[in-house]
Amino acid sequence: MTSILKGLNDAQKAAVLSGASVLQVLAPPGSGKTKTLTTRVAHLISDRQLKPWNIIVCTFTVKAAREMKERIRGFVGEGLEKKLILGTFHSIALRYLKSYGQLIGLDKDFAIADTADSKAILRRIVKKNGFTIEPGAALGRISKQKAEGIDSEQYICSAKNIEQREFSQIYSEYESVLAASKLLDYDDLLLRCRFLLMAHPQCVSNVQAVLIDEFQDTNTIQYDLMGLFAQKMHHITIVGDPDQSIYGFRSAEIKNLGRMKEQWPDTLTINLQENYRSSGAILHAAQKIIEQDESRPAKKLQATHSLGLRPVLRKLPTAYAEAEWLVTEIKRTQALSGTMLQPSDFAVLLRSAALSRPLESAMGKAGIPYRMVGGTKFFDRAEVKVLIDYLRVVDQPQHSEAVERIVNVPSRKIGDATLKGLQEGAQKRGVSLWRHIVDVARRVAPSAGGLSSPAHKGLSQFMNVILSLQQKAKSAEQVSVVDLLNLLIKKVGFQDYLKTKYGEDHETRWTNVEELLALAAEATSPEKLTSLAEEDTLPTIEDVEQRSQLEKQDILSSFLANIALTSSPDQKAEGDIPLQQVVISTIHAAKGLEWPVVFIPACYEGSIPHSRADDNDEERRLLYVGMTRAQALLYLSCPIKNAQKSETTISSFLTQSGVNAFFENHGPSLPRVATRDLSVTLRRTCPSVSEIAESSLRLERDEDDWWPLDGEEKAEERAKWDSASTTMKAGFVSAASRYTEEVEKHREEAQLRRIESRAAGLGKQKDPEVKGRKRHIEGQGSIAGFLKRQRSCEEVSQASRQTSTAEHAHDQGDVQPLDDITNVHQARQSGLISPKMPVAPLRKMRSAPLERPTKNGTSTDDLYVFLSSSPTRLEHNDYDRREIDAKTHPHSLPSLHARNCFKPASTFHTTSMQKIGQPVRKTLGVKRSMNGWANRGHK
DNA sequence: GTACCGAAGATTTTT
DNA sequence: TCTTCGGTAC
Repeated sequence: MTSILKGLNDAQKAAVLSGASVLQVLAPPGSGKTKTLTTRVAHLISDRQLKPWNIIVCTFTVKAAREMKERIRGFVGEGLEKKLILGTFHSIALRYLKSYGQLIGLDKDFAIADTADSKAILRRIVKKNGFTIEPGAALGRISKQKAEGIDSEQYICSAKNIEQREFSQIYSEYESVLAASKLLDYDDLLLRCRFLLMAHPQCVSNVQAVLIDEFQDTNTIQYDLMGLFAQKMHHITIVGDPDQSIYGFRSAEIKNLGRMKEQWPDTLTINLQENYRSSGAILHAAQKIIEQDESRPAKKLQATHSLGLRPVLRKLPTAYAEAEWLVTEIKRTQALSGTMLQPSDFAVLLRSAALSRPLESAMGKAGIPYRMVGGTKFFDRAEVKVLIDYLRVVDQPQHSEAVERIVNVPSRKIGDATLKGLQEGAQKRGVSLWRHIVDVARRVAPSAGGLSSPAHKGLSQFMNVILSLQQKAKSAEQVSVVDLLNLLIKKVGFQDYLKTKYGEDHETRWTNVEELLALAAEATSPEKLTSLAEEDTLPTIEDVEQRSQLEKQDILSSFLANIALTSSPDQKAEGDIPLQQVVISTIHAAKGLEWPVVFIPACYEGSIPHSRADDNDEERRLLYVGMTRAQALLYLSCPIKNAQKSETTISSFLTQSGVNAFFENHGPSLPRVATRDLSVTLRRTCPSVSEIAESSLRLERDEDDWWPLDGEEKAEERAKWDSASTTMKAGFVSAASRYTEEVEKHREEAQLRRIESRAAGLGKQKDPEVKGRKRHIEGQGSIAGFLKRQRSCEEVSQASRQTSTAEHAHDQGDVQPLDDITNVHQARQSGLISPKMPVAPLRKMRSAPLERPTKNGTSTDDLYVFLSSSPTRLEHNDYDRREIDAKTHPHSLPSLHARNCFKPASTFHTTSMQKIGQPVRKTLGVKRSMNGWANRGHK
């Protein structure tokens, strides 16, 4: 009993062990929400003897469901966790409908309409009636009605004005099209399930406990479902956080928390308050943002980590510069942390997926492996979607939307007019589009206005493809989705089609097809099917007839249903090599996750808060959710000009008074003390001085001082872009000219500082927006100083003592003229630097004043290198090298990865993403658009 | 009527 | 970058 409680704090323990029948756990970011919920499940099973198959656990995203399952498996052991009824609301609803749908007259062979289907249906309805509403908007509105439980007939009754009557017509026509195609849309899954459970409570008579994750995201129907699942025992546990409610657009009702208390007055509420994820400084900043919402009840959030480094709010000239800056910051922090940070420790979180473009090209160019989460879904890519649509038609020919999309792909001389004629003909005869096509092709039914002979031929071809696939699907002993796909690809000449349609790009497209094949193979492998059958099967309940699960021909339809409900395939590491990739994700998709370093770019009005959003508070919560994903380092940034080159205004959430005090205006210096602090926050081993030295070797600059702090374009940069000849990263110049530049710079800076320090007086903080030398970063030692100042209340560790030494030395260093710093040996002789101190070991020319020595340095004299002619190249091709090393020394991988990612951009000019990407599954979720940046210069 | 071409416009968030 | 639209050739 005690073993599962290990590592939980008192509040978490109370939540896990609570005997309350209805329990609310309010859990702010990083407070161990999932841990608490999973532990409670384990507790219910092992201590309270509940059977797993009588427990329902609901999540909102597939990812969360997966993670939950993983964690529970760790507790209750392999096998048992599969018996839980665990999944997203939608997938659980689907399970019930598949098993008991017949009780409410639902045919077994329904399929799920995805967004594309719904929009296509609506587009047709709108067009047919000559309405003007946008299909997407209509869908949103319908979804909203459905989420509130208002069906089309109810809506008609309440429709008052013309506009509403118009919409009610669209709504009801939409419903009848769905019915004719035997389709349920996402909302229908929930609605029908609610109907089923209301009418037939015996279906859930076995359920002893219901647990809901992210409860703040439930809509009305989901709330009802929760109650219905638990209608026998009323044993409900929810975890949630009103501050993280970001699905209002999906009709999530924060009010459900209150509603729950009303419905079950003895609801017990437990507040988790301790944050185990983020550093104090990050937490304070996030708190500052969320507190701008005045309607929100004050809430405590206790940091358990030290203060750490202050988050960054950085201004940059353009979205492209922002992307480049972001990449250099990744490289810089990675190097200065001595490879303690791996690519997978970084995440870039976006308000909208479309913002990823500049980032992807910058990362591609810099050779940073990345993975895009969200955005265009794998299954939504044109080439994949076509194949999926074929399968859907094979599985369910009534699916007219799918038929419509593929009937002329590849081109079969069936154009808009022919298609329209066919649709009308089908409607007139009251049969499905597919049925009509078959009859027309066989000349059983007349086609409207006759059919041109090429069109007729094309139609027959199409029919034959589908028919032969159907035949194969039915005849084969064991239906193999892979075989079906292969046959399909062959029959329609899909590879040739891709070649003609996409030209040079066709290889990438084909890789996606191969990916789909691999995916299908995996998803329908015998082992997977067995475990799927096990997981998807609901427990048998006496006296309730259950439809048999997963018959032979159901493999295809369950494969398709899974696709509709997951939208992106499993991301698994291949073998024992973990995915070492920077994650680019939408904030929404990042919910519940955490990373050591988080970037949130494009923090401007119109992006966050989004121009289309109608709830500003939700947008603020979104920013809050994004910020609280960060463990140790958090960067917000804002380009002064967005990707469309129009001026931006920095997000209103970040311009409120007092906010600035929580942010640094440039990336942190990373002296060793800071690195040590990071290692503590991340619970990792602090890298040694020599590790840092080695990893910093190829770093161009070790401070975030390349772009001016006010976001203005650099003068020389502008010039380069104007000439349009440079695609190379600015700053890549010969050692000689670089030297001159640096000398010049240091001279100016040193002089400026002397003047300023005289003018400003001792110790007084200077105005950061100094005119003139924009590039100069104010207060290089400020992080260290900040640490010292803020941590005084905390235990004074060795680290903070060092901080003060470092800071002290730094203050002196700031006014050192260049000559004193460049010639180390001289400085050393003069007694300024002790011979044992690791002054900038192994670094090239520095752009910033030298790091001051620390007392316990251990490096030797040979480590000093001040100017190297050019970035050192590795002897072998990196790719090969990595392959070899990965095989022979799997454990040395981290540093190798890091090294690979730290090569200067120049050596990557001829390297493509394929080479640096992951060994297998190269394309999954990774857009490989490498030319975005290159195109820029030619404009 | 269909295919193809170039130009112009649009791009929230998820199941 | 991807999609849609309008015009033109077959």
